Amino acid sequence: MSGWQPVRRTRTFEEVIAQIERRIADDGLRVGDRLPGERQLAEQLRVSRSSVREAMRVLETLGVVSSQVGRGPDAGALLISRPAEALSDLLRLHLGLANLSLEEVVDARLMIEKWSVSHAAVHGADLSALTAALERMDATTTAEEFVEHDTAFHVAIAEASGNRLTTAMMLSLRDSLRRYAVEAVERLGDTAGLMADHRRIHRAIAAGDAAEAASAVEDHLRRAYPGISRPPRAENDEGLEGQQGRSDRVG
Amino acid sequence: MSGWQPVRRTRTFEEVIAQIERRIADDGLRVGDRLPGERQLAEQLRVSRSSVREAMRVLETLGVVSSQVGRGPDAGALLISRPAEALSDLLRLHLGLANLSLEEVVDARLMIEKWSVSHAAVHGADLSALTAALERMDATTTAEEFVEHDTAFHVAIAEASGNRLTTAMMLSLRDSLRRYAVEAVERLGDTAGLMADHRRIHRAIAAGDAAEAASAVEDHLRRAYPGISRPPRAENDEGLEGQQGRSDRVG
DNA sequence: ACCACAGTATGGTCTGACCATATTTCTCCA
DNA sequence: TGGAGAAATATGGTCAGACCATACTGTGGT
Repeated sequence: MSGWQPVRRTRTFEEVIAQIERRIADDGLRVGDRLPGERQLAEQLRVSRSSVREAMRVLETLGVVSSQVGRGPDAGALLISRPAEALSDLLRLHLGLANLSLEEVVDARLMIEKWSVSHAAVHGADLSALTAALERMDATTTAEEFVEHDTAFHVAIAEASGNRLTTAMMLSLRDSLRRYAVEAVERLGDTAGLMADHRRIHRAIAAGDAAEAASAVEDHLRRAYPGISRPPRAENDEGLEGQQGRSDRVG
Repeated sequence: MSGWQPVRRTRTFEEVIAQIERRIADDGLRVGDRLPGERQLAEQLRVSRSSVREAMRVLETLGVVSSQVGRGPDAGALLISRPAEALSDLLRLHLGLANLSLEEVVDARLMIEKWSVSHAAVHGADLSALTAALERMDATTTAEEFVEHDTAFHVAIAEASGNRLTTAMMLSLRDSLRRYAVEAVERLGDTAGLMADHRRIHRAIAAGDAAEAASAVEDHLRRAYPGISRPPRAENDEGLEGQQGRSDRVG
């Protein structure tokens, strides 16, 4: 009943994207491969160069294509994979539109960070990047500098989890929160507490203690953003299991 | 030292985006507000309409603008906020480029789902959407249909967490995994196990038992994607804390 | 009051041109 | 013969101007 679909107007550049995507799948294109030039692509697809260019802008925005001018083997459209930059742009714009709150972003960061730190602790990751970032943080004087190496520390944790997607999310979240991170450091006045948290996190990962690492991260975030994160644990475990059954009616 | 920076060539459409972004911040533009028409914007910024259009394609890709043709109050560029669609495109393309593995995506989904379900359990969320999705799943016959309502169930959990960012992530992850979800259902042959998991999740949320809900979700995902998810818990808690100290040297 | 039709502003597309850049190829001189 | 400089060329970046389909707006006639 009522199988009406809104008429889907497909614009030319969307068709171009679809065909490029199909080529990626069918021809097994990989990062590092190249796409035909804009003029050649326009001629082959029988569309204008403008439409091809709009398609390229979209693919570039999504972090899968990079364009180089000039001539030679290095010129033209190159297939890349930089999801983090695209995610950063996305978060920054939606934060600016006030359609995502700082609390939501910080909560998401806490989620990813706890997950990363747990995995890093279990996987026995390489901690040299963490140690290096800690040393650099000790040597900083301004809040901006501190935040820079602080970001490196937390991103290194994400990388230690071995998951490129969550790492990209972590990178972009940090990028979006950079402003607030600097403010947080300036508000705290001194970084002793934050550094103590960092060493506790580092210690827990080295010890392979996932639970302690997660707990340390949570305390750390709560210190940096007081009043933002809500504790997700249940205080009451009295089971009032009510309406779970009765799934026999059909809508 | 060596403070050489690669020359940053800024293209016209990037400048257009920057100015639009600045206007959003300065003028406090919100979702629902409108941007000037392409021609007017081009004239005001002293650039060609093509450059304005490329900027609009980028903003559209990032889910912050929607363009309507025609005339009247509903025509032109409208400020929106649809991060989920942008995230879906992003994940789909990077999965296609094989620069993100299925394992990474499934792991990320497990992370978000456990987080969502824990929060939903604690917040005492509205469970009517979950119940409705369960009933509809019971009435399905094909794997595609089942996955559709299964997605609704899991997205409803994400919405119950009250975080729009993690909900957007959940939506886009599900969207990217739709193909594999259908395959998983067909591989299992029957949906009894999955439905039992669903009811267990529903029950745990209703009871406010975050730990049980998280555990149920993990078992559920492991059933659907066997061999993908790695358990993040540490089997051994013997503290072999070795190299955590010695952070006195500066690089 | 209502309806049909012309007017008009919108985004979508195309064409063709020119520019800046970077490589490749050619040419000419030492 | 070798090499340096000049010319050719292919790339993306930008622009101007045109035309189309669409969808509202206003106007005039019934």
